[in-house]
Amino acid sequence: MTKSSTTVRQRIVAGAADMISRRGLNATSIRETAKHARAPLGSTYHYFPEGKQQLVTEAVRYTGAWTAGSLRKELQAGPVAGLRAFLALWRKIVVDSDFRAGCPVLAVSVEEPPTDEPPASLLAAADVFTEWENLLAGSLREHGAEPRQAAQLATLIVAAVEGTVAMCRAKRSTQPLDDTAEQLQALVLAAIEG
Amino acid sequence: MTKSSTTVRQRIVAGAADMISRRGLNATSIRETAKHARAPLGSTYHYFPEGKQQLVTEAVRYTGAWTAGSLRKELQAGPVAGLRAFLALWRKIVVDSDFRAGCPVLAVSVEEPPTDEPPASLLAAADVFTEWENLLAGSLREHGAEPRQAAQLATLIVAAVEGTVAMCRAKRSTQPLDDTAEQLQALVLAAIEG
DNA sequence: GCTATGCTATGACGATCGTCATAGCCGGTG
DNA sequence: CACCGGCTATGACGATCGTCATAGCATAGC
Repeated sequence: MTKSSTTVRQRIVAGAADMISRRGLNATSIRETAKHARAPLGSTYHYFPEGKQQLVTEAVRYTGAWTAGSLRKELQAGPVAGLRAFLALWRKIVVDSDFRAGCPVLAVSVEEPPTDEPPASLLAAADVFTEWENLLAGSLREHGAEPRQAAQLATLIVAAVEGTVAMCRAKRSTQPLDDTAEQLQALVLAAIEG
Repeated sequence: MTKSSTTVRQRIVAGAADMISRRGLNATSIRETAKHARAPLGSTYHYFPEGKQQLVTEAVRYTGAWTAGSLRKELQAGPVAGLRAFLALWRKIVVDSDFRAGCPVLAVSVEEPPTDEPPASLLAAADVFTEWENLLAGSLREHGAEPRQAAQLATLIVAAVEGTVAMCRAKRSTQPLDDTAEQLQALVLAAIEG
């Protein structure tokens, strides 16, 4: 495995995550992800032998890990700073894309395959959500929040942000994000002071 | 227009909303919506001459109106009762479908078409979200909440519920919904008492 | 220089998609 | 009874999908 091949692989994964965040899972084709990464179609099945399912799963995990890393770093300055960074991160994605992009993890979560068992990509999405919640809940506990309150508030934050990003896209406005930002910030402040 | 034809039309719209809430927008084909409603494929383009776009838009509005009607009724018993009914409504959909169904309005909001201008279905989704927010905000104001606080909290509620439903699907658990329910209920109580 | 290995290039397969055209049925009107 | 308009039935169209097979290239080790 040469160094450039690793780059091509990462470009495909990152591009797939971006395309899924814009058009959704089913409207993102293997052909277009390859074209977007300037890679031949055949290479896709060289790097991802298990096909689209594998690529989607890696795209979800890639987004999850990248966001978790940013969140972990910003949480070092406290829960409020972490929340603000988390909100700013998604706000930038929505604004920079002119309300065309959202969260690929959410997109994967709302499109179910016809199979009975949940696919690997959906399990990855659940793991990503849980990881984000755990980071937030841990920081809240470290700053004095009750464990139960910390866990519930962390879930509310992740859910609200995901939902708000989708609402911003539909409304073509950042107003929902600004509204929930203010509400969530007050909540976090109350939780770590009570 | 006979009476039975209206019923067929409504069956197609309601079925499309259900399928979109499960598989997403792009994985819901006109053929399968027709089959699901036991209607011939040709009839679909008789009832919806503008094609899939029209059917999807009507499915979004159908879900929005149905939910708004339920919400309006339950809000007569106050904001807390309305919130609980709103949460119970989505909880029932998630549980009854064995974590396979979610909100079709959210599904439409996260799948963008390749066109420049937002399609009618996305505008309908934005209207639905706004309608739900207005209902909640109005009830909050009537019970003593500050107008600004009422509007922000209403946005948070809608966004959190939409996000939480998606998280419940991914995690195959109602835990997120129960967590946010408790948090939101406390918030509403504080808003109408402060 | 030769060969093995990793990646590219190309094209095909069956399936399904949205859309549309056209012909037939069927009940109510005159 | 004839007729006509709403609805059904059927089949086709071009396009695109995921997937795969195979042949070509290029580079690194011997």
